[in-house]
Amino acid sequence: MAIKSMADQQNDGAPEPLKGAGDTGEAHQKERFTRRLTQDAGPRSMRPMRIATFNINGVKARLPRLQEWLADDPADLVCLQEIKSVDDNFPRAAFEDAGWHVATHGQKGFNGVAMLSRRPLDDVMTGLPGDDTDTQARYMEATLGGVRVASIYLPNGNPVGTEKFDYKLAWMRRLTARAKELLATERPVVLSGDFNVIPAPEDAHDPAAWADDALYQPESRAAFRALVHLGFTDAIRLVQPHGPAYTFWDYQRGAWQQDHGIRIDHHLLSPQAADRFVDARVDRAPRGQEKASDHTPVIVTLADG
DNA sequence: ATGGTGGTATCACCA
Repeated sequence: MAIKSMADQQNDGAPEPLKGAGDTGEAHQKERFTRRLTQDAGPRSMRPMRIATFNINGVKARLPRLQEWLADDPADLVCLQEIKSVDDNFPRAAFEDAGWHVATHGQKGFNGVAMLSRRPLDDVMTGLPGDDTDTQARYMEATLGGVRVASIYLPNGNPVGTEKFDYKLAWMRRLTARAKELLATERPVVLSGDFNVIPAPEDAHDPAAWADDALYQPESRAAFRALVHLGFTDAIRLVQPHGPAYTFWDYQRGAWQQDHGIRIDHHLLSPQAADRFVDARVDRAPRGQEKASDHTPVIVTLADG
């Protein structure tokens, strides 16, 4: 299917029934989606699939806000990063009681990824292949409705010039190798997560302020481009080709209040996933709440296969 | 010039 027709792009607002991703107004998006859900009374597998990525910066600290957000039915699959919990301490029951299937890949204290799904997850794989000595919990994959999805917490890499930056770049090479394998399946693949990379100057309020940061190093950005150029599509840029679409605001210096953000949380779509693209958006609401994570969710919607 | 986590300080580490 076409990603976005010219007619949609030139449509100045009048909502048409069951249109694609043309109108970007929030009210129109909600109305359109509600219409799809209520009128498309087919089996669940025939409905659009919404995938969210959300670095929650500690699942226990964020639990009440996360539960409220989930209660609004924001997505069918939620990829979490920085759960900062071992698997046994993950508040699994809090989600399962609300109807979510839970898969986790945690470690003590730091890092950790998880997936919450409305439907059972198939073929869960934990850990990024390519280095058996790497014990950091930053990667998992699962299949949902024929789509292979990864929840990614790419290393931060600061400070530059240390083994931490070397680890980041080596991890990105391993991710790229895994991504090649996934592309070779020629199935829909979505790489979702906190990539800890600011892809371009327009992805930071003040790029100069990030000049010495691992998230904005030429090597980091080049490695991200090399990954994307394997054949992936940066989902949010299908809806908004240019300009700020921040997903992270530092806790310090009133960054949120002044919208001094960066865009580091991404959904990368394989060609087969991009063919199903319907919509992508940043949900800024969670970042404005009390006890918020420093990240906010990004949600991509794919049509049924 | 903030916040989460963990271990057990007058804090270290990660982001």
